[in-house]
Amino acid sequence: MELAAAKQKFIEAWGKLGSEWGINRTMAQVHALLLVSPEALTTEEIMKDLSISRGNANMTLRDLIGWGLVEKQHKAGERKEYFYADKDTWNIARQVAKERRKRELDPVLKILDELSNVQGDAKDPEFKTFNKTVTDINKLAKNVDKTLDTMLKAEESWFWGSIFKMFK
Amino acid sequence: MELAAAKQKFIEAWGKLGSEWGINRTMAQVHALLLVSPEALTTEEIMKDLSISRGNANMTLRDLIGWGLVEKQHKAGERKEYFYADKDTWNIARQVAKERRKRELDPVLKILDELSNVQGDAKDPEFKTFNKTVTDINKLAKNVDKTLDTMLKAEESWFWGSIFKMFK
DNA sequence: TTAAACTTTCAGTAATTATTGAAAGTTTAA
DNA sequence: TTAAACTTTCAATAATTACTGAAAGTTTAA
Repeated sequence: MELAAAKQKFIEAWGKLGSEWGINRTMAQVHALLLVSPEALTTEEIMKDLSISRGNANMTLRDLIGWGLVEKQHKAGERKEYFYADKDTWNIARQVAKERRKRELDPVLKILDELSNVQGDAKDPEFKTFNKTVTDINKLAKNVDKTLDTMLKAEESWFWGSIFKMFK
Repeated sequence: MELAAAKQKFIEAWGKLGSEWGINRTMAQVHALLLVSPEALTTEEIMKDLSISRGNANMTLRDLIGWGLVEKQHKAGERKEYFYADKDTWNIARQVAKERRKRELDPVLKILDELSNVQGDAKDPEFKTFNKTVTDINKLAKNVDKTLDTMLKAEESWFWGSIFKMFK
């Protein structure tokens, strides 16, 4: 397989994976394209490479910047903006975990806390099941939250430090 | 808040979370409904509670069974099928991890392996970046895969056993 | 057998989500 | 200032995904 075809395949695979995880396909593809580009690219180049419109490219790039996965660069003496993706896989994973935690896990935790405190008749099976399920899920979610927090902050901790080395 | 309203809220929250993770909203809601039901429910009851059609209910239930989250039950002397959800949060998490690994991670791993082996000019920055990115992602993905495998199989391992206790 | 009780399928439609492209907005340099 | 070079916005439209409901299929019991 030659490089161009391999790139193509990588972009497709990344796009598919993204869309299976609730990230829009184009966003994942733009990210993939930038990940395999040694140099920062312009909006024009991205539009051309992926055959997408200017509007789409612009919005997608802003989203990627919002996720902390891509940054704008400026070249001396040029008006154009260039876009560059961080290539450190561990940073990427961290950044995604961080954002999803903030955007999705935290709001759910708030609701679960509220629901864990609903009072009811301890004899009623309906109530007992509700209460147990919500409390259990809340507990699990809180632990995931705490763990993510530790992971995201404290690469210096001896414990997580050694876990990380296993993954890098 | 009273029980009925609390249930409603839980179903909504679970549905929203599901849809953010690429699981369809109705499927997550049916699951939520079953999670807070002490008894197994019939298709009729689910249709009524969530105001969905028979076709939708049927397909969704089959999907949930396919994910290993729900099981069919039969009551003596009755023709109707009843549906019951496993309420152990750890089992739920395990089951979801297991299925997503099989359905999404494994196919991507296969492609990444292939792409890691693409040969090229070691002097070409295009090739170097492609190769490094793909190799790094492949490494990370493989480690995630291995870790999941261990977690899923070996709750008996002293190491994961102790990690699990933190979460339960 | 037959028919009642139930489950499954799927073509058509509705709802949601993503994309385009052209117009409006902004910045820079002369 | 002006206008060229560039970025952003957003209403219209396309593409995708989910849902309905009625018809077809299946199982059971008499």
